[in-house]
Amino acid sequence: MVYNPDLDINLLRAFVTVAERKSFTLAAARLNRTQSAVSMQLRRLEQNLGRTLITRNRAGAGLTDSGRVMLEYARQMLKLNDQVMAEIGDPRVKGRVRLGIPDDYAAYLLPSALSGFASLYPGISLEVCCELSVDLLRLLDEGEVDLAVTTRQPQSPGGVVIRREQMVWAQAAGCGLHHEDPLPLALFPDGVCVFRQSALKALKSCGRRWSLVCTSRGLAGIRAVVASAMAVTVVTENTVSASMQIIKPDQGLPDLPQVDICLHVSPNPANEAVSVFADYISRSLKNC
Amino acid sequence: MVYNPDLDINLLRAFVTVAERKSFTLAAARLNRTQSAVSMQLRRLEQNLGRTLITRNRAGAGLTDSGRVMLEYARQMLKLNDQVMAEIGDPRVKGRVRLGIPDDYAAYLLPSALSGFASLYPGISLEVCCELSVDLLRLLDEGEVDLAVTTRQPQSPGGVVIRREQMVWAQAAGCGLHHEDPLPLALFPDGVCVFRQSALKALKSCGRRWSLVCTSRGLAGIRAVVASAMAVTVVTENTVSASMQIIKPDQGLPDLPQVDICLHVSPNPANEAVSVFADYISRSLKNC
DNA sequence: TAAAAATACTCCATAGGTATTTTAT
DNA sequence: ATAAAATACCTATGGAGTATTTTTA
Repeated sequence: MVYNPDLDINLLRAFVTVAERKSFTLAAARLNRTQSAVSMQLRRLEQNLGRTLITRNRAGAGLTDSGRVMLEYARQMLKLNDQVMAEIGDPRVKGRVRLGIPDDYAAYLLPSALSGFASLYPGISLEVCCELSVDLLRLLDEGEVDLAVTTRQPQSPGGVVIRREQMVWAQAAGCGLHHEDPLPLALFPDGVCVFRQSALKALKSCGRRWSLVCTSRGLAGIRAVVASAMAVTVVTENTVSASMQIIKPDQGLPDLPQVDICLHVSPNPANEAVSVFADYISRSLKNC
Repeated sequence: MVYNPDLDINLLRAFVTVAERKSFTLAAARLNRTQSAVSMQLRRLEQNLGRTLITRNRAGAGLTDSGRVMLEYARQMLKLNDQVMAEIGDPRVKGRVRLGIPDDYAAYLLPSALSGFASLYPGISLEVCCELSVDLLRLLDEGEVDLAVTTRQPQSPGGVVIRREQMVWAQAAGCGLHHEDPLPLALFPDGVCVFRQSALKALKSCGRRWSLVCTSRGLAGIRAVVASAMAVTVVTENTVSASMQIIKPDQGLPDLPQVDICLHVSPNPANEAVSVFADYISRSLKNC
């Protein structure tokens, strides 16, 4: 590698992120890169400096003496970079993006998926619309949203799978509702909801009786009822909140399938921002 | 081009250099790049920002409003970059380079050729040894210097031509020595000096008589004698100093050939620094 | 042994050089 | 007309992703 007296701001950003998160893998998620790419970026930075900056060990990535010095400088340089970009940089991509996403996904996917997006694309304003998957597809059709994140709907095969998750049974921590008969359920309302469908199908296949204690169009309602130890529900692993716990497969409830999470993009996007966002979120959701 | 929120320090350096020199071509020489490369670098920077930074017109490169803002930030960022590289950057290439070069070339070539070299390669220390070309080749042979910049010596065909210059007659400003007969000359000493050889050969071919007023192994001696209006001399165009002026071809003196300036590199270089320097100086001398 | 980082390998984007054209005075 | 900057074209470098291996608590 040829010696280069000029640091690469992009590598400095990777370095700072790794230093802050103390992990290459977490940094990669934040940077919307693969772990491999971040590993190579740090190697490039270190090789060009001729110094090790990061100590690698299982406990987490730490800083060497040179690393601590570099961290200070890197932060200053990034600050200047970001200031001047904000001051005179013309956001190349401008526009509004209306994202439709079920509120259960929104709750756990959006924070990490969108971290960094706003500063990367200051010219894009984002509007989020939370509805059930089946309604979102209609809204997309009607041009009310530009993109929709949905569960795979058997009757609407469009979209690309950007993530696959395991459905699980869950209830309030420390209660034994899964033994009750009929099984008390809190589910999303009737219609085409894969969680509801999968849950009822699984119970039927093993002859288990059930009763619907609560239906809610929003996750908050379900959570409230589950937290009150009134019912069991079906969600993805990641939707399980602190007030719930997963009912393990060996506890007598039938196995549940995986659920495909799809991204649907409007066939006639309003502007470039839509495709930029689509690209960003699909990479982002693949990682974490 | 994909929008990139991270500036490129290398492009900022090009921008600052262009802004300071008010010329792409001069900046290119300073940066050891071609004019074309600098032009493209500035375009990349501007395209990524979405703003014009430099106003192009014949009078020179000026700054736009955005350019003035950017110049401030860029200087700060370069300063941080260079500070941290000096503080923790390990100079990849280390060592001593002994350069042999005739003192007339040293006087006008080294300042521009080496500007920027020291900061680019802080680990390389440079020693300059000024001798006549013919002696330098001997020193190179004996391992006393690592590189030699020489005029092409007919009997020593080694080295690569890195520059070709026109020899000219010169005398003190405002005097008419070129009409004198015999022509009074100040030249480098006898032996294998292409200036001396070329001058005498040219005079012989047109039957012009001459007398040797001064010989000096150093340019300073020649200059002193020429400045005193005692003699005419033969140098390259660029060696003509303020106290001298070129005697134009139409003023009766015979035409002189061009002179090839060669770079000889030791066949067994002491370290990597030698080849790095060789590469640097040959690019550098090609431009200006 | 399991999670994290490094590596092998491939593909594609792009930066720089040479040669040429365009532009502005 | 001329000097400077921009452009066309080509090549080589190298960065990112995927898949795999190595490392180390």
